[in-house]
Parts: sequence; C-alpha cells; structure tokens
Amino acid sequence: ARTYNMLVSVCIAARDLPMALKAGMMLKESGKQLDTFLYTNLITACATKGDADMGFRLYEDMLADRVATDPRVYTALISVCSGKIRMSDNDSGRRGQLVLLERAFGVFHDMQEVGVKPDAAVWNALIAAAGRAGQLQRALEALQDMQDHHQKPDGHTFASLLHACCQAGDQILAHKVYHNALDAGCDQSLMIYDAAISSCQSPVDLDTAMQIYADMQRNGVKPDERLYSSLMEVAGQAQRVDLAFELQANMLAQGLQPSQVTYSTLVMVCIDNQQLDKAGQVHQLCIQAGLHPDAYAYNALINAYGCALQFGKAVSLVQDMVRGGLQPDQFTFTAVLNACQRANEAEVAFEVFRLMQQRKIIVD
RNA sequence: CCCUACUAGAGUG
Repeated sequence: ARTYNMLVSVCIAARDLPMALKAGMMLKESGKQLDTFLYTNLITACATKGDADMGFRLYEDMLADRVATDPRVYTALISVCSGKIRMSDNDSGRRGQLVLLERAFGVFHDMQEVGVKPDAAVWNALIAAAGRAGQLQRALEALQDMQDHHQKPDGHTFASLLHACCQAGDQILAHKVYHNALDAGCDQSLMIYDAAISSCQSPVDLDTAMQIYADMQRNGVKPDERLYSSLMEVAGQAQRVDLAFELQANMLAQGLQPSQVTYSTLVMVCIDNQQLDKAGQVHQLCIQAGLHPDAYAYNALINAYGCALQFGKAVSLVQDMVRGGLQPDQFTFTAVLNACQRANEAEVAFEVFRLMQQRKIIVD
C-alpha cells in the first residue's frame, strides 16, 4: 500500500490526475483496500485540479469502503472546494464561489457530526477558501472560531488571512495581520513574508514591501524563488524595472534557480513599463533555460507586440507557442485580432476569424 | 519529532 501511495504522489507531482486515479483503481482491482493515505492523496489531486465532483466522489467511496477518516481527509475536502473557487473566478463567477464556500463549511460541519475533531489545518483551509471567495469577514469569523477552540494560529493561518485581505483590497488590515503574525511567533514562516509582500501590490507600496523583505532577512528566513517574484512584481508596479532585475540577481547569488514564474514575472514587469525589447529578451532566456513559458506568458507578450504595432513579432510568437505544444486560446486570438486591426492586416484577420470559428472559440 | 497523505502563494484580451 505504501508503494502505491508513493506512486500516486508521483502522479500528483506530475499533475497527472487521471494517472493517479488509475493507480488507485489498479490497487482496488487487485482486491486491496485503499487506505486513508491513498484516499487523502487522491482527493488532494482533485483539489489542485479544481475537480470538486471527483473529490467528493472519492470521499463517498471512502465511506462506502468504511475507511477511517481523519482531519486530513476533511482538510483535503475543504481544499477541493477551495481549489474550485480558485478555478472559477474566470467563468462561473461570484455566485458559484459562494456556493462552494458553503460546501466547504458543510464539510466542516459534517466532520464534527461524525466525531472528528478539527485541527489547525482544517481552519486554515476554511480561512483560505473564504479568502479566495473574497469573503474576508467569513475568514475572520473562522479565525475567531479557531481561537475559541483553542487552536493557535500558525504561519498558514496568517498567510491565508493576508491573502484574504488582498483579495478584499484591505491593505491596512493586511499590515496589521502581518504584525500580528510576527507577534504571534510566526517570524520563521516564509509564507507570511510572501503574503505580506503581495499585499503591497495595490495600492503599490514598494517601501513597505522592501521593509518586509528586510524583516525576513533579519529574522534569518531564507527566501524562495516565489518570494522574489512577489517582490519583483511590486518593484515593477513601482516602475522600478532596475530593482526587479537587481532582485533577480540577488536571487541567483543566493543559489536559487529562476523558474518559469520568475521569468513570466519579469516579462510582465518589462511589458508594464514599456520595455518590450527587454521583455522579448527575457522570454528568450526562459526558453533557453529549458523552461517552457505558458499560455499566459505568450498571450501577454503577443498582445504587447500587437499594441506596439510589431505585427511580425506577434505572429512569430503564436508560431512559437504552437511549436511549444500550447493551444492558442481566446486570449491569444483576441490579441492577434487586435494586432491585425492596428496593423491593417485585414487578410490575416479574416484567416484568424475563420480559425476561431473552426475551433469554436468564442470571444465576448 | 521525522518518516507515504491535508492547509498559503503571481501573471494574459
């Protein structure tokens, strides 16, 4: 069973939910019971993909098989709701998110019904779900409830609260939460620094972000590559492209490898500051580093080239994108059409439009 | 306390 659990972990790390489920099925068909570990693992895979239906189906299977449940299973289930809330901010909108949030609280209720005691992670997951749904008040209530049950808020708690503040646009509260986190002894938690820096994005507050960076270093916490991305983003918003690259240099000096996120962040910083050539260079560096830019990165760059009347570059990026195994999506097509319009490329626009119809891509 | 499972984390029209 342990071997299978590890196999499933590998599938999950590779973001291959179908393969993970297949591994689970294989085990089941060989007459073995799936254990709590494996179910939790599988449910978590659903959470990261935002597949709530599958997540709850697995939970039902688990009950049917009379496998013991524990707080981790319920945390994973709450996180299934939370994951779908994150996925659905594009399409289904606010109402769907609130329904999912209620479902998360429903899980919380159910677990207590069956006599499983919530632990800190359960409340943390609830706070995160509420934050993602933009319900800061709800997140604060969950925090209160957590404290009423004598659970100590930890780094996860404060980081989730900080993100909830960001989502709700409450920067003032975010700063208070950050200081509460430090006072509560979470000064060794990298997450709180990252979340606190992210809260300096709107309105842009580079000074505070850099202070948090300094706090972190003073407290002897080693940053990761994501924290640097958060900082670089704030630098870019403060029109400090120079600082963004300086931070990247710091990062390299600390032996951290830039990731696709690092490069995308830098590309966006350049685009937002009208440094399109530099953006293109960073994009190339990303490819050279063997990291594949995703559709977001391509679309942003294609759009920027289109706006800058660099039609040829926009088109060649679309080609690169396809060669890189990515499907142009509605954002890509919109960007290309926009580029055509600006460059008076009626013929190409017509072609593109036909392709969109073929692929049934709908724009507004 | 750690071993195989849960909880935070960006960006595109």
